[in-house]
Amino acid sequence: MLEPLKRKGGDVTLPDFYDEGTLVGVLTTQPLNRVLDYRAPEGGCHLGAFVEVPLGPRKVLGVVWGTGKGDFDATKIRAVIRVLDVAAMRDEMRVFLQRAADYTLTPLPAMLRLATRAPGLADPPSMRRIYRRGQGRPARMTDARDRVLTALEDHGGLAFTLKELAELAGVTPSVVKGLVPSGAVREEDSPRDLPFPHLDPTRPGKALTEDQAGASNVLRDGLRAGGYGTTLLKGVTGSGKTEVYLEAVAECLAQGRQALVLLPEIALTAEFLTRVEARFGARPAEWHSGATMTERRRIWRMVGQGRAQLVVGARSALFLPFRELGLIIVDEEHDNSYKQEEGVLYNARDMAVLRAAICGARVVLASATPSLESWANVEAGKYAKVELTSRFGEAVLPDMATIDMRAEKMPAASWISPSLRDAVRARLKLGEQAMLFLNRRGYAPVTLCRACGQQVGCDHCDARMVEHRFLKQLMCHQCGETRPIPKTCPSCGAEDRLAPVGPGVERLAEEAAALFPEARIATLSSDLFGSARALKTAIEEIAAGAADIVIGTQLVAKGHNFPLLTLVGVIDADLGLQGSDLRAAEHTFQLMRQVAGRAGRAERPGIALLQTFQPEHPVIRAILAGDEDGFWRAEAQARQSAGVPPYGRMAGIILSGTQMQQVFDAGNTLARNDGALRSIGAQVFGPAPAPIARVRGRHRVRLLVKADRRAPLQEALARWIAPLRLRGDLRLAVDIDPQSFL
DNA sequence: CCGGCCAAAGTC
DNA sequence: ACTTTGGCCGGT
Repeated sequence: MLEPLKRKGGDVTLPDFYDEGTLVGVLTTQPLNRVLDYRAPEGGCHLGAFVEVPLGPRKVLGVVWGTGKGDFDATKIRAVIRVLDVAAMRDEMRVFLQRAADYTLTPLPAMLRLATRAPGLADPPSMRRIYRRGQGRPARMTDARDRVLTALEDHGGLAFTLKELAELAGVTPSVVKGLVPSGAVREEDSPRDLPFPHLDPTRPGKALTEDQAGASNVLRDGLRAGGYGTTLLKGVTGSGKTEVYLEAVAECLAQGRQALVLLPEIALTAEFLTRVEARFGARPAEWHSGATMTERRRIWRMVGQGRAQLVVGARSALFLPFRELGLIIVDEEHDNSYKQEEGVLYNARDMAVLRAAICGARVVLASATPSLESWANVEAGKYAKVELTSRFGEAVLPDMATIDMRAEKMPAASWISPSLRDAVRARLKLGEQAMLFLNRRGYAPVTLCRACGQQVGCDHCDARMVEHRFLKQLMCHQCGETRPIPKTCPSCGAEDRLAPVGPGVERLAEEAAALFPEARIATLSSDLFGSARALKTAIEEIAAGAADIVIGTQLVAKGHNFPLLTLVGVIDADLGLQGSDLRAAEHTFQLMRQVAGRAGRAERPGIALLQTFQPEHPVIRAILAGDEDGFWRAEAQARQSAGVPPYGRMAGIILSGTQMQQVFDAGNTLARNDGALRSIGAQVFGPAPAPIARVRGRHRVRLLVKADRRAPLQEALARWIAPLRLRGDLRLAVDIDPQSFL
């Protein structure tokens, strides 16, 4: 356990300092689950300093975590090698990592690794050579030399690297170098990691509607009041949530504090960044998996120095070393991708609230379709709520209707019903766009052998291979394994008897092309685009009218604005309704509402048509009726009586290994020795094959633990799993608040 | 009785 | 994580 914070609020006092030779405790990123004692280096070190320490024969990265315990053989204690030239970790970050580790039952070093995910932290801040226009002219002028000087003058005063400038002027680097002796071009050294351009919160924002202004004032008041607080910002698609929370960002920046906007998908940042630039006059720091190593290091360092005011990023941006974090926005807070499902298992939405509570920041959870957890927290009075009701401008929510598939005459291997077909035709005639939504990538989800009836499965996972005709291969959506589409059945060897079964977006596109030969069809699926940039370009072209029919998977459901779109056809509204997953109904509800929200965002009204075999299903009815509170209340009651999240707590234990028997044996051992769990009144279910029973050749078994909301679950879990000896390649992962609990 | 290989232990 | 140590098998 960590000592309570000694320094709260804004008073700037120097952190604790350790003189040379005194004992310090250092937490390394190595998986040793404890803090090791070292002697402070020459010149001493501060609490929280990033250091390099010797560990066995190696040098490793660590953080000065506190005073040394002194319980280790004094003769074996070694000295810190050096203090790294980066801002020391703040108290609140240490507390955050510790609390997050305790909550998720993750070893602290793994948590520290999340917080140091930038390359070259140990390197000194490096310099690079840059070139700018100097005084004078070279004695001998050539055409190439002239191009260099012209390029520099055209970009008035700006400096470039050698490569940039050579490319800009269309010359070889030696031409640039040749201009240096005469002084016509100046050669300088400048720090490689440049601060981010200043964002100006005083620039006027977009004109807000009365509704938006009211909501943004509530958020601004919260920031002015200071201290921690979480607000759910709820607003239907198109109601202008982004404009509203950007006002909160403006208030935060005006206070001289930093802000973080978390987004679920990379694809979203592109459009979003343009809006930020319009509001604040410059682009924010952009943290995502596609960022280059250089960019990551720059962001990490600049955030730590307070020279990046705003970071827009994916969930891992939560672990950046902010100096003065005042606001965290979690956009589309209900989104599943906030849950990290590999390595350290955490939910970025929940961790955002934790981090904010520790450093006294505000949180805004934005969504058109909040998660049941957030809804319940509002009901319980833990979160405030601001609601945007009217949609921006003239647009209205789309009409929604079901197409009862039991009454439709469907030709074999087709998925667009006659009713939907006619609706699409009517839109095409008016020159408007239609979207067909199907949450399945690839061509066909199942490849079946007509001779033996076997489905083609993945060799390493318990999953089916999905045909991707565009890529000309079969792909496992679990492990990413691909193989060419076989001619003969892998099970019985029959030739040319393999048949695709069921639709994916690619097959849907094929059907649409046959039904609407005159229409321009665009398919938006993540695997058809090489990069987020290519996808963004495609989305922009479509929004400008480059396609008549848009076919897409779930990524089109997120945040993009298509002004010409007036019809959304949901091919299979039942996907996600079946199964016993308690969250399926919630997910379906959120997804359908989001997709429906695509239609009619501009001045034209839209309609959403849901193809379903069960139009009486409560979820489908709630979507149609727009009776959201009714849906939530019914769902909340069902969960309350079942004692499941958010009214009870759950944890998953996932055991994995190459030997199935060994994995099950370990699971059974755990299940049998459940004294620690029973002592807090928790129950254990399983072991059972995990939802994904085999991944990358490893068998996975899951146990589920259900406990009362107030029970000390983590502490009991820790006591429960501690005696288990993991032999061989057996692994154990604890998943607190699992996303699915089938 | 020694080397090879895998599992276990230690890293301050 | 990664490296060193230790135990147990086989051939010598």
